[in-house]
Amino acid sequence: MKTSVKDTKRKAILDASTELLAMKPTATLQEIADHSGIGIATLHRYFSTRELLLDALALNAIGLVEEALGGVTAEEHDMLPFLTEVFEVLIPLGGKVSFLSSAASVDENPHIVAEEARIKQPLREAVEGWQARGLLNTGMPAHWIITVMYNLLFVAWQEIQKGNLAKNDAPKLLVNTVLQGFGRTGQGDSR
Amino acid sequence: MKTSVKDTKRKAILDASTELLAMKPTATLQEIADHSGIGIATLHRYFSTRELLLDALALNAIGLVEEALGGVTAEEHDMLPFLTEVFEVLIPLGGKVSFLSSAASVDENPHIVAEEARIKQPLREAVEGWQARGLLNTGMPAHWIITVMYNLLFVAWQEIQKGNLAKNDAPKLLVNTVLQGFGRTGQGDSR
DNA sequence: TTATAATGATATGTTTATCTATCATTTGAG
DNA sequence: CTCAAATGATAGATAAACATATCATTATAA
Repeated sequence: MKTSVKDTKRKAILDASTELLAMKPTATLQEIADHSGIGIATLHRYFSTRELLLDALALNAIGLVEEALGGVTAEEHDMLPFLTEVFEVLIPLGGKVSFLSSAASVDENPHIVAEEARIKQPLREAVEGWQARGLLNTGMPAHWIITVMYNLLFVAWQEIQKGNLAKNDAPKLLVNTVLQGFGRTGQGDSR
Repeated sequence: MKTSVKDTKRKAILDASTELLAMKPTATLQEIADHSGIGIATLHRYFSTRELLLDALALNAIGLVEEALGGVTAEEHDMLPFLTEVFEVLIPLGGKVSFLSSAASVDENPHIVAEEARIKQPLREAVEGWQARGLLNTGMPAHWIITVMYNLLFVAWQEIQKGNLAKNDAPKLLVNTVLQGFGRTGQGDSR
């Protein structure tokens, strides 16, 4: 395996960069180096290009999500507890992943796009299964359901960041929003 | 009033710029000028700075939304038809407004932020009224409800742009998503 | 301790976009 | 038609960020 020392430092740079970019997506390499407590020369030695840094950042974030999802213990056939636990493990990652939504480079790197699709796959299959069993509305495309869930995660992270939402309230709020919407008595028209 | 001739041209530049920036948020002034069919010198004569152009763009978009909302005929007390009509009039504006979500300058200009809040106000009051009458879930903050509705509009616009969603299906899909969520039988936990 | 590798400060080069300035050409009002 | 205003092409100035290179200093392993 690689030199553990360098890997550790590399990871430290990634973490610090992520933290800064979450607040300021346009941060300069100089600012990133400062915030990471290293010289800009060293930053270049670890990531020769801004693009490479951002790619590494994205892959790191995807790895964190994958790891978190791997720790979900609820069984997939129990929709409510499963979904709840998914949101519970993902919400704490907010600050380390949310910058992905504003990183344009992400959409341009096929590898990252593929990885993003790959870690979404389990949730996609789960949603389709729940639809097949009548637990979820079958009148809506699974793709729409996944997309909305994904985006609401980002919205929740933003609101937590802005101080409008308590981190501990977020998972339940998301589950309720996703499963019931805002209506009280089923006024919706699902034709 | 101002010279109508110049105003017309100004508006034409704004429309063309919006169209381009919707697809490529990082477009250069040169690219914007080309796409608008004018020289870059003339572009500078109308908008001396990129920032001023983006601000004018944002205000123009906000104006379009306000105008569209002003044309809503359904009464506010009829939630379902009102909400449906709101989405119906806003969805066609997608391409002219969606770039707002990726324009960082928007969040930094107090005037624009204020205008954005102002045109949201009617919807905010409507939501609070529906909550008070038990038509909407009172267990969720009105701010969350508004924020989610707003973001789902952007999501819908993106999906239409990507070709994953038919423009004509969007309003109904949004209403259903917002009012019922994805659940079929009220599995949600609203404690 | 010594030698090698890593680091940080700094200088320099390169690119890219914004902005300003100029001038010949075109347009449009009177 | 005539003339003033508007336009477009172009050149150059400025600025900001990225990237490379150098070198003295520090840290680390042998």
